[in-house]
Amino acid sequence: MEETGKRPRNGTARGASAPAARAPLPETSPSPLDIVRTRSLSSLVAQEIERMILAGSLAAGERLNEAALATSLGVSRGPVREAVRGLERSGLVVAVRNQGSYVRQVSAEEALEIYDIRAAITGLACAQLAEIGTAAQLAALRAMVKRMEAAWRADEAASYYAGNLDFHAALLEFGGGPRARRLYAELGNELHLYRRRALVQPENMRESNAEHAAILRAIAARDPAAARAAGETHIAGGKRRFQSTGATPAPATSTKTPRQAAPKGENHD
Amino acid sequence: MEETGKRPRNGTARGASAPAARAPLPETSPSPLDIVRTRSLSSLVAQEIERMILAGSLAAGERLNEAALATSLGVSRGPVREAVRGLERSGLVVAVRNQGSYVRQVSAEEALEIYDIRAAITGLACAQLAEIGTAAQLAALRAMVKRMEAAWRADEAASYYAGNLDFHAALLEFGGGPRARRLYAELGNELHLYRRRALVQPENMRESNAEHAAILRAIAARDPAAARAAGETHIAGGKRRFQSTGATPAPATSTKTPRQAAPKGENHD
DNA sequence: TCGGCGCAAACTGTTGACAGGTGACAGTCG
DNA sequence: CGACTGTCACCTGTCAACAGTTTGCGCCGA
Repeated sequence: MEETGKRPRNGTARGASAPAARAPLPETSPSPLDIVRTRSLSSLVAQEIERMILAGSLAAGERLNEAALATSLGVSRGPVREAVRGLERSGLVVAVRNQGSYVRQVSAEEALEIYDIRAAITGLACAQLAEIGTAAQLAALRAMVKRMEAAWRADEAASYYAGNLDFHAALLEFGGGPRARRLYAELGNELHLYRRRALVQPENMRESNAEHAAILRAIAARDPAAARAAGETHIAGGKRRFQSTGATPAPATSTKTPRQAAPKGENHD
Repeated sequence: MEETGKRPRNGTARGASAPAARAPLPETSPSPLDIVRTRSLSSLVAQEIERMILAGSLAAGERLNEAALATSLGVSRGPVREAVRGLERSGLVVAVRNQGSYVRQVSAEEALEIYDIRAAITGLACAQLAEIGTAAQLAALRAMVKRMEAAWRADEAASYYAGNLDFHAALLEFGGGPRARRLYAELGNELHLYRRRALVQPENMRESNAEHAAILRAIAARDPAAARAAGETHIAGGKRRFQSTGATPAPATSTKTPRQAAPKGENHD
C-alpha cells in the first residue's frame, strides 16, 4: 500500500462522541432508530442473524437465503452478504460456492472438543482469579452460587440455567482477559449449534452447583492450581453430563444430515 | 425462517467440479485470483489480505482502502468488503463506521494473554497426544526436534523458526482436534500483529528446543499430566523469552499510536 | 414405467453507481 | 496572529442490476 490517500490517520479515534449528551427532545424512540447510525448495517444484520441462529429461528443445517433475509430485514443483499461472511469466519455458518450458506452443524466430536477447550480456558480464568481476584468479585460469585442453589432447590431449571450462564460469564469477566472472554463466548455459541442438549435434571443442577462452590473455595484459598483444577473439573463434569444424555460419539454415516431433532433442553456446565 | 425456497438441500456436496480444466489460452496473469474458480472471490481476497497483513505488507495500524485494494487485486469493492468483514470477525482488522478499517494493533497485554491461551491449548494437545499418539507421530516429532537442533547448532535462525512452526503445527495436528487447530492458528496470527518480536538468540533456540525434547519425553512416557505440563511450560517459556526482549507491559499513553517500529525478529515458542 | 435429456427458474457472485459522512484545507473574523 | 467556520474532495455504506451456475421439473424415448 503506497500513498493512495493522503488522509494522515488521526491518532486519537474519538469514537463515540456523545454517549448520552444532546438529548433535550423527549426521544420518542428508545434507542434503535438513530443509534443505528453508530454501527453499520452489516454489523446489525450479523448480530440479528446470529441471534436468530442461537435462538433457533434458523435451525442447524438450514440454508440461508440471501434475498429472503434481505427483504425480511428490510435491507439489500450487500449487508446480508457481508454479515454472512463474518459469521462464516466465526464458524457459525459454512458457505459453498454457487450453492449458498448453511447454518453450521456441530458434530458430537466437535462438541466434545469444544468442551475440552472451554475447560482449559475456564481453568485459566479460575487460576488467574485466584491470584488477582478481589473480595468484591468473590462475593458476587458467591451470591450467584446462592441464587443457583435456590433455583435448583425450587426445581426452576430455566432460572438455574440463566444463573449458570451468568456465573461462567462472571468467571471470565473477572479472571480472563478480553481475548479469553471473546473466545469463551464463541465456543459457547458453537456449542449451541449442537443438536442435542443435556436434559435438565435436578441431580445435574445439584452436582453442577457443588462444583461451582468448589471453584469458589479454591479461589478464596488463593490457590491457583487448585482453582484451575476445580474449573477444569467443572467443565469436564459438564461434558460428562452432556455425554450421559445421549451425545452420540460417532454417527459415522452421512456427514451432513439435513434435519435434526429440535433441542430438547439445556446443559449445565 | 419458514419455507422460503423449495430447494431440498442436496446431501452430497459434490464440491469442486473442474479443478484445473478450461485453460487453453496462455493465461497471461499467473495470479491465483483468476485461475481458481473453485472458491469465491471473497475468500480469495480475504486470504490475500490476510497474507499481506501477516507478511507485513500491511502494517499494524494501517488503514485499508477498499477501492485501492480492489483495483490492486483486480476485483470490485464488493468482495473486498466481504473479505474485510470476515477479517474483522477474525480479529485481524478493526472497522470504524464511515471511517474505514485498520489493521488491528495488538497491545503487549493482549500478546501476553494470547500466550496464556496458547499455553492452555498446547497443553491440551500434548496431553491428548500422550494418550492417543502413535509411534509414527512421535517419530516425526523427534525428527523435527533433531532438525531444529541442527539448525540452532548451525545458528540458522530462520531454519529453526520454520522448524519450530512445523513442530507446533504438528503437535496440534496430532493431538488436537480441528477446532483447537483453527484456534491455535488464529492466535498465532494475532500474535503476528504485535509490533515487537523476540530476537533470535542462540540461547533462546537451545532453551526452546530443550523444552521441545521435554515434551516428547513426557509424551513417549504416556504421561498426559506431564506432557501437558511440559507443553504449558514451553509456551510459558516462550512468553518469558518474548517478554525479556522488551515487551512493554503497559505503554499507558495513547491507545492508538499510528506507527510502530518494524518487526525486528522472530520469537521462539 | 423408468431413465436420460434439456429447459427454465432461482439463486449466488459480481459489478457499477449513488448517497451520506468525515476529515482536511482555506478563508475570514475577532 | 490565532481560532473558527464554511467548503470540498475522498471514502465508506448501501443499493439495484447483470451474469454465471446450479437445480428442479417436464418431456421424450426405450
